[in-house]
Amino acid sequence: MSKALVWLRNDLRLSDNPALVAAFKEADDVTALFIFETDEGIRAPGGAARWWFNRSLTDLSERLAEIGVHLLVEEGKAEDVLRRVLKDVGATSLHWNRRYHPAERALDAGIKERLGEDIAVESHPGNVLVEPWDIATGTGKSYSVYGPFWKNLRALDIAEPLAAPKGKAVRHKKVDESYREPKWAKKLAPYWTIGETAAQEKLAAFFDERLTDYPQGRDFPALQATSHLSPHLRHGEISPRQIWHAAKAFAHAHHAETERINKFLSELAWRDFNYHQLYHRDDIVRVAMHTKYEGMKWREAPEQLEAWKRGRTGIPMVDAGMRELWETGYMENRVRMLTASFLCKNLLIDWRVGEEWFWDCLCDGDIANNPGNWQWVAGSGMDASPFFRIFNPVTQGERFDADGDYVRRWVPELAELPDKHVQQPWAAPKDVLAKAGVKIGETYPEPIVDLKETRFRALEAAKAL
DNA sequence: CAGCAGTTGTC
DNA sequence: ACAACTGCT
Repeated sequence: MSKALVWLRNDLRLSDNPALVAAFKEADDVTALFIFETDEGIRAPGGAARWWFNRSLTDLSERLAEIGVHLLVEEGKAEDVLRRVLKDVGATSLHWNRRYHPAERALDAGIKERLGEDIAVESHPGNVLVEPWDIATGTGKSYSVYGPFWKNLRALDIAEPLAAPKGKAVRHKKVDESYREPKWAKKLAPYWTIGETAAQEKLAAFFDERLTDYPQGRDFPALQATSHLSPHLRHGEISPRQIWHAAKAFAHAHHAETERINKFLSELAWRDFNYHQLYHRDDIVRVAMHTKYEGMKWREAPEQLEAWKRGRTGIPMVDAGMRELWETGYMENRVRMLTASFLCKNLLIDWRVGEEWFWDCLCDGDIANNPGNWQWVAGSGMDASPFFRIFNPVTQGERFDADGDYVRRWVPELAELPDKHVQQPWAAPKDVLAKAGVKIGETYPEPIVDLKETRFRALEAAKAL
């Protein structure tokens, strides 16, 4: 009886899981393994993601048992754990779906080479729409501009998702949840339903209920018009190909929605674009893609950084976003841009510092998207926003949260202020503040920086590059 | 080689 | 205007 092992990483699903399908094709007995990796250079998931992993693995182990697969959860150096489990299980083949960070690729390649001397080791494509080396410019180079990348990608035949394998149920063994998750992450629970089934339901609900508002609504954080699929994607509870083909099918059935679907898919393609950069550039988590940004004179400002993290900057939109992040493990794109811009430009703090905070707090903290988007905001990314494009969080608030619903939801101490003043309470007349029960500097902080001055300072710093 | 386009802004 | 780029076909 042949036995196969599937090493799961960011692909916690039964359907459209090429590694799982390959293992079923080749063996009568399949075991799955998740490793909380301690290898040097492998970026450990952030706190919120660890919390998510724990719950997702619990769900996954029950579902895998239904098709005859035991899920083991271990902690340690990947190769050590794999060798031990392969021996315990008696597996003669090993399968995984590829990952793309330089350190991950190096580790996986080494394991493949060494274990491959004794058993069959096979890697599969399953976590991006197109493998990063399968899409290139006319001259065979990797893309650094999103537009042409998208133009090329959208015309490709994206592989159809695979069905979940079928098997005879085995008794479910409870997952070992011994690996760490931070205490604070418990508070995320009310906001999320975790697992493959929930992800599929959320996708369907997005098309049915939110798509109409999506292209414009995605900029208005109070509307919650986005799909909120990102944490599911990050853990692979749903695959990008599944999203792609479900969206195509929906557009086929509802022709009037084609344009909105295409907008949605172009956002999904940004994920592939970021993976394209992750694969082709130096470590985008640590290294500015436009290397001149390595010369930027970033400030050290621990108190201001702390105020940013805690949502105590005195700028309502920034504080609302940072508090939503801390409370729910999520922010919508517009708010991510404006809070990130505030850190990199108004506070002139290194994007890596902000990236790390998001990495820890976001349920969707993704190895390509998070650094890719931070670099985009900072100006150092491929196809990034020019550095002089500096968000004004007050203007952004007035444009995208005009009636202050979003600010009121997350900064309740400003809830009683009239719409007109909720985005810049420090400028409100005294009697208005008194009536709303707001005391600047007491019930709500004074702005920690002057937006105009710090905008100018950022422009000067960029000119010096 | 020429032409064209380029996510998200602000004053 | 910022600042006239560059990437891509």
